[in-house]
Amino acid sequence: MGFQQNTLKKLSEILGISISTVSRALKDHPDISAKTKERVKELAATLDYEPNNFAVQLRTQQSNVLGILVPTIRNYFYDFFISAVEEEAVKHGYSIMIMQSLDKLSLEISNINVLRRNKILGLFVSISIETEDMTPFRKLQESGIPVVFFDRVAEVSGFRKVCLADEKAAQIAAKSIIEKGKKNVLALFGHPHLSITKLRYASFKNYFDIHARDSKVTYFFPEQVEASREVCLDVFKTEIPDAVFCMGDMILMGVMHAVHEAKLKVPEDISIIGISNGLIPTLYDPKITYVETSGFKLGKLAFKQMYASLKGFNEIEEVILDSVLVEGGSL
Amino acid sequence: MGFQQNTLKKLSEILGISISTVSRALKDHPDISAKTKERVKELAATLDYEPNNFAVQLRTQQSNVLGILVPTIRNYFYDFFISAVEEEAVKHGYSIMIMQSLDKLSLEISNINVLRRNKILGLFVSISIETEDMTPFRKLQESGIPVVFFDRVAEVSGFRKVCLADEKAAQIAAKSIIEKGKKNVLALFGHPHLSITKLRYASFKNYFDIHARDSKVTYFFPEQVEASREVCLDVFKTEIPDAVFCMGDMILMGVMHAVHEAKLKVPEDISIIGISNGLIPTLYDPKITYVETSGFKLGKLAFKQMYASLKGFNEIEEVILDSVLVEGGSL
DNA sequence: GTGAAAGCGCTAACAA
DNA sequence: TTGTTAGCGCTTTCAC
Repeated sequence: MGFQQNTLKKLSEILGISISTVSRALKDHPDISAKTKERVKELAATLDYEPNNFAVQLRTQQSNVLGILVPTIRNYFYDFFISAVEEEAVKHGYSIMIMQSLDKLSLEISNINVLRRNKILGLFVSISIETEDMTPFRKLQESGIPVVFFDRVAEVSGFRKVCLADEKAAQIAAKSIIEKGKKNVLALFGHPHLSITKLRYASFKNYFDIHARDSKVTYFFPEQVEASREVCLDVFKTEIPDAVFCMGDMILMGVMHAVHEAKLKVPEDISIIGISNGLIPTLYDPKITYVETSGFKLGKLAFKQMYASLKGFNEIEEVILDSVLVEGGSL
Repeated sequence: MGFQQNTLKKLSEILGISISTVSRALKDHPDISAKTKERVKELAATLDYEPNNFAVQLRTQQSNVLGILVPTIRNYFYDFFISAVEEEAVKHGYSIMIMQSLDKLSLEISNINVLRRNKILGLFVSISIETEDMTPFRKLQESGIPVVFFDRVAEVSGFRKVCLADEKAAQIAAKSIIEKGKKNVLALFGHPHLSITKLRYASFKNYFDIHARDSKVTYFFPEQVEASREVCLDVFKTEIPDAVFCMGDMILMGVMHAVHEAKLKVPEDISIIGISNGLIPTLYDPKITYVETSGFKLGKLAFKQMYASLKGFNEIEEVILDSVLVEGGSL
């Protein structure tokens, strides 16, 4: 509407001093006298003066925006991650711009361009399922925009990464299953293309190969809730495994549907263990035992990395966040 | 790093033509000859030219960013809302900036300022629990930034709103309970300060008052999971109600914990019905019957409102989205 | 301690 | 069809 933004020029005219003096006064420049500063600040306050960010940014060639690029925000893990980053960002005076790739490469790339055009200071990214070429990210880095990968990280070196201890998480699960004496295990993982799946699968399998050669472990890679349910029901037709390992929440949900449909009691008839951010496992009764992978903690860690990079004192390439077993009653 | 942004000036120097010609060619201005356009575009492509948004924005005095301000993004309802808005926004060439108030008034206000400083084109907002004064939003509107309220909306007029049919949702739930012949009902609502609670409570109560005077309905207002669980367990000590109504997912989760702890079978011993966005109710067995309130659909609707406002042809103040009963097996 | 002036990269009115 | 020019609002160097 008729609303007009106040500018330095306007203030300077009212006060009868120059624009540059006003600018300096507002920034507490040492050259400016206390009296002038006071006058300027008072007027600025009463007029609700707000600097025009575009002009500042054009002049200084940098924004205060950090980008986050995730497959989807409809996911507790990313939610928590984003929350954590945002919390820290606000503390340090940065803003956050969030974009979703929806696991599509084309969207990921166009989002990167949007972020670049918005002159983000730095980028947090968890790559899409389809991503293989790291060139766009390398380009960002080369143009001075630090990139911090998290969760689903680039498999090549030369990038900063914060990861969950994925091998460790899967190992902890494997160890727990073995310790409980479960010999016949159904292990369900996610999309086999993702490095997170590869890591978890490899270390889970490896742990069993070394510590429980006599166990029977069956592996499947269903991607979502429905696929997991179907895999389970299919397996149950032949035999009921002692324990089911679920790599993620979606898989767990599918498994639990199957377990109920097959009228199996947990943990009497069948044991369940998962890897999760924490909400879903607590919804069941008994609560599901799971290895915790905290998006929140990861977010805090990622921000630390980013901040260090922005300030130019980051030497560390990869940080790994440990996992913990949270006992429910399902194992 | 040494990376330098290409500018119109650079392109113009290389091509030996003026800056404005380059600018116009890139925008397919009708004045420019096809041949020049081609030359310019080709060079722009090979040099990876990207317009400097700050300059564009400073010049045009507007960004292409839409703001979203929600209490928290750690919530399926808002998640879906944001996803929907983002989907539409990307289609129309807008970006999204998301901020959380964490239900604190102070944060809400400082976020509004951040958004304003970033010259957002428009704002979607679901207000915090503490918000009572609508002045900041009114100011935004007055400075030409359309505000679309959703979910938790301003109770005063003069603002655009998209709401769920909250009365309707609660009515549908009440009706279903009555039709199933449940006479002893425990009804749990959220924070009594919120308009969404008030609406749902009033219409639920009203429906019972009119259509089932002989029913006994007990009301409580627990805010989160744990409080709901405790309220339930407390009630169960005295008597087991025929049915429990849960205004939201958090409440439902608490109730289900209590139900399990009390070893009650659903729906034989006790019926459950909720209002939900859809994920949580499907996790239980049997699935919980719920009245669906879709954040996704609401987001689409909100964007439509925003788009109309931006284009200057929005006459409608309030839009209400209908609710549907999704039958599980819990009632 | 303060002011004048240049210029960040872009758009658009006006000139040619 | 293309070029010239004047700014958008700010920061900062240099001059006084």
